[in-house]
Amino acid sequence: MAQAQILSRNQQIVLDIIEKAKGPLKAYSILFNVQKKGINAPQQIYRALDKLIEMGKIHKIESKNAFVACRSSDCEISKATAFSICESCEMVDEISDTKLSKYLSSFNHKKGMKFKRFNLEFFGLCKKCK
Amino acid sequence: MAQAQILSRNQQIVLDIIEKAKGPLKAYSILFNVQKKGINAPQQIYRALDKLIEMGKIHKIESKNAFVACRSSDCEISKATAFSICESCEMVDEISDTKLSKYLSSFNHKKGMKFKRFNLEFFGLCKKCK
DNA sequence: ATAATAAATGTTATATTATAACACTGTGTT
DNA sequence: AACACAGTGTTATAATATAACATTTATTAT
Repeated sequence: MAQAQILSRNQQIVLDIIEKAKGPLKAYSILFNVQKKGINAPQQIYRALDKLIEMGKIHKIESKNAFVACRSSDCEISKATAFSICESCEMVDEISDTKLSKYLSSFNHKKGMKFKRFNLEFFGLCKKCK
Repeated sequence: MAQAQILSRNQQIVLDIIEKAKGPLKAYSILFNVQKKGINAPQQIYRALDKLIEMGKIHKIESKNAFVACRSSDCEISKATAFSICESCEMVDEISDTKLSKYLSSFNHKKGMKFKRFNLEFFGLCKKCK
C-alpha cells in the first residue's frame, strides 16, 4: 500500500485552494488567492502544480489551461484521465468509469505505439444547461 | 455532399504550412514562417487557425498548443479527435479508428450529459523511440 | 552529529500563447 | 447606392508559462 504523500507548505496551500473550488482553477487565479499567504510569484504556483500532478492529486484540463482536484478513489499517479466539460457553464466533471478506462488502456495503436497515459475530454451540455 | 470549402488568402497560406509540416506547428512558428508572405501579426494567424479548425481542416493538440492538418478521409467539422503523441520525439499521429470513435461517440455519462465532441490524447513512446 | 545530497523556496526577469479593439477592404446582395 | 458580411491589417495588451540563480529546509549516509 502506497504511503500517504507528505506535501510541502506551498503544495498544501495550492491543493487546499483547488480542492475547495467548485470548478477548475487557473494558475493565476490560484496565485491571486494565495498572495495573502505569502506566495508572490507564478513560479511558486507552477512548481506546486507540477508536483501535485505528478502525485496524482490534481489534473490539468488541457483544453482550458485549468486545474481540478482528483476525485477518484485512490489518488495514485494518474495515467488515465477523462473529463466531461460543459460548454455553457464550464462545469468539469471527472469521469471514473472502469470500463472506459480499461478499454482505452488496452487500446492498441496500429502503428505499434505503447501508451503510458491518456487524457480524454468530452464537450457538450450538462444536465442543467441542456 | 458537402461543397469543397473555399479558403481565404490567409487561411490558405496557414493551411499550406501546416500541411507541409511533418509534425504539429505552434502559432508563432507559423507566424515566423509566413512573414515573407506579408502576414505580420499573431491575430492573422489565430484568425486563420480558428476558421480552419471550424472547417475541420486542422486540429489543435491541446496538450501542446500546436496544430496539425487533419489526415482523416473526409475533413468535415471534427467532433471526434484522437491522437497518439510520442513523449520522446514529439511525433503526433492522428488516430482514425472507427471502433474507437463509435465507442466514444456513444459513451454515455452517468450524470446525463449529452456530448457533442471529444478529444483524446494518448502519450507514450512511438515505435522508433521505444 | 555532521557532512553530503536532494527537494523546496523566493525572486527577478522574460518567454510564449492568445485576445481586444478599431479602422479598413473587398464582395455579394437587394 | 446602401447594406451586410467575411476577411484583413495593425497596435496594444492580456494571459499563460518558464529560465535562471541564490537561498533555505529536509533527508540520507557516514
